[in-house]
Amino acid sequence: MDVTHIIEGLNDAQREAVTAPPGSTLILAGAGSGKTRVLVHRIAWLIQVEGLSPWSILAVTFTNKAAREMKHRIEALLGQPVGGMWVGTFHGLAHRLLRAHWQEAGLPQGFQILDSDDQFRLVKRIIREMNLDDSKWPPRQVQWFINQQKDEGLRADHLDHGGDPYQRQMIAIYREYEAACQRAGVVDFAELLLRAHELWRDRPDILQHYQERFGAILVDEFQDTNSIQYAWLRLLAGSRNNLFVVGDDDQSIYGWRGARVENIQDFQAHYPDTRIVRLEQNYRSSGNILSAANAVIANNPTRLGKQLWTDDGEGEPIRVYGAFNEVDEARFVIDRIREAIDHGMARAEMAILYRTTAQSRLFEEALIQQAIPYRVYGGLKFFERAEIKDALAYLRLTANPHDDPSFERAVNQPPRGIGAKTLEAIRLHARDFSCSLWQASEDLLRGGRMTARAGGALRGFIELIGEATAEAQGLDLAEQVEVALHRARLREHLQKSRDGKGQDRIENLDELINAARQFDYQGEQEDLSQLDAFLAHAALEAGDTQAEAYEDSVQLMTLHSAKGLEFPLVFIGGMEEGLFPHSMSAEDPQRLEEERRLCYVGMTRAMRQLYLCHAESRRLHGSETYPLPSRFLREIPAGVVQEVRARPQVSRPYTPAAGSLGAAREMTGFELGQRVEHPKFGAGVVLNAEGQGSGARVQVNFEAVGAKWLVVAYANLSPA
DNA sequence: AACACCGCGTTTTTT
DNA sequence: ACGCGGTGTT
Repeated sequence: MDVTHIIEGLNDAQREAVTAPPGSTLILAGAGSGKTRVLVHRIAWLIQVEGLSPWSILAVTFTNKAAREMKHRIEALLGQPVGGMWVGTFHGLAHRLLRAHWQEAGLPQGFQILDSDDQFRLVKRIIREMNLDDSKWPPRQVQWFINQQKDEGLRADHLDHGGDPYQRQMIAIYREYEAACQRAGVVDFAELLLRAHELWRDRPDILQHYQERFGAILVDEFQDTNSIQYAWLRLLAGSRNNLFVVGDDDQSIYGWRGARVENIQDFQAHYPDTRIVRLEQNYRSSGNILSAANAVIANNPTRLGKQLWTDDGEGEPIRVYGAFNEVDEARFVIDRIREAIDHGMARAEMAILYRTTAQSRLFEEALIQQAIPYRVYGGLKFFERAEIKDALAYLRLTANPHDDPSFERAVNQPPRGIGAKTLEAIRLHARDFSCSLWQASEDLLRGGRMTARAGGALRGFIELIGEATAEAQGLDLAEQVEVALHRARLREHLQKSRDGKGQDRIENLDELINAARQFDYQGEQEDLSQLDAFLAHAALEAGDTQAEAYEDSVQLMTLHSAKGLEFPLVFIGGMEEGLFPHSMSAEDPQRLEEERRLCYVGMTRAMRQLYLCHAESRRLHGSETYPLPSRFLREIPAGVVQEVRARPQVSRPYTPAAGSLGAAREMTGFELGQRVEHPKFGAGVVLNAEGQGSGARVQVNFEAVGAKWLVVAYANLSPA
């Protein structure tokens, strides 16, 4: 077999990774070092050289996008479909496993998946049903608690409150939540992973089957795995030492949602014979960008250690702009974008990155003003839209009427006169008899103790679902969706709404039918009905943020969303203390390290040109703030930076730009932007000046105590 | 069942 | 500041 196509064009490290002998392998893949390439070529190597069957390969990623890309590239390289290979997200693969073994996993055959929003609503309902004050037990926090426990592999029964009343209550809610999910036959995202893990843990026969089947296990973005995901992988690998994991500890930016960098840091301790390969040659960025990124990340003490390098030249210096305020920052960025467009650059080659979503607004306004097309990443996905979720709730009820979250959602949407009192009675009955809301409704109707009006309305709903279920028999998927929409009268309801969005929403419903029509039931899961497969798809792969037609547009996104992407021209806004690193992370060294990794991720997105911006003043939550430039700016070597100013002026890259009022010095003896020292308040930066002679005052932003106005004559300020 | 008002929080996001 | 969610009013 000619295998040159598998290894040709790879550098030494990449080739070492791709052709590594069987056994635990850890690939430390720096940003832009070709990690997906290595994964894809490794799979081809396993099949075409090691002789593994595609059927015995499992490759897991975090996002559907990454899974899709990997599949495509494997198919392109092999020249054949991936066939029996398991390529997917942790959740997707866990789901597949649970569908195949629903009985052994203790689930009903038609179990449904709760997305975060469904989960939130259910948690809220349970808190209320437990007669707890939801201001004292905020559903968000409870939801977070539950997911955190599940991510650690812990069920309510495993938890010990240790006498702490707060813990005790949290655990009690968790327990109720588990019971409610079980009754309704629904699982949340974390539950998919937890159940899949328990299935293997408790059923050695099933585990053994999969251990024998999967000769090779490949993991992408390993630094993002949480405890349960890693435990799941370890079970599957057993003693076969067949984990091939790829990751970058320097790009671990999801610790706040349970990811454990320790998994990659301790991998070698778990698998002592692990072969480690470092991919340090970067094919993306210019030398200056890499020098800057390397220097910043070097400030993190707990790293496995890596140093990116490139064959490429130094390229352009990194440009730092100190804006007067956030409006000036946006103006500056959009001016640069305009210039680049005028020089013939495509808009899609430019990205504006920021720490918090709220920052996008100013950039958007400036882009709109200049009539430059742009696209903001993130936000609601197609299957997360309210009208789509309403429609899906009806479909889910036809698949499984005991799905309580869907019952709650659909029962009065559109309004059909089932009031709060009726619902209260249903919930109470369901609680007393530990049954579903559907069952409770039937019981109450049969009991005949409801008022004619309430009973009629409720009966109407029950019959509606029953009829939709009956009518859908034997129809194809798109027709089933159409039936549900029609019976529920969702379109008519939206038609009546007069908030201007009714028409859009109706179009979305049409799009849903379209999605059902085009839904490609991959035949992977023979035992899954078309409808169940579609519903699972809707939950696990909620679709793109915007289904809009492709247009060459400037890309706006948070630093988090930017991971894995690259752009010739990158702007990072808001490089300020308090914002980036965010004040929420500043005190804790671990979280600060993660902020720094986020900075590293952001910088390494840039291929040719990187602009870093900070503002001397910024409106935040309604009031004016005077943030210091981010410490990350200070960590960049001066040699690769060029400061950009409105009016050229000599200054350190990281000092706030002077307001260009030479007058300040004459008035007060201090320059705007000058670093000063105060005997009591410590170090700070001059922001503003007014008055003259003995009345002269300066505003100084002190690192320790914030901005203060001081009378120069008394303040005893000295230049620092 | 639609609308007004009030109070609160306010980092990051995928599945 | 601003938006959202929750409560109370018509």
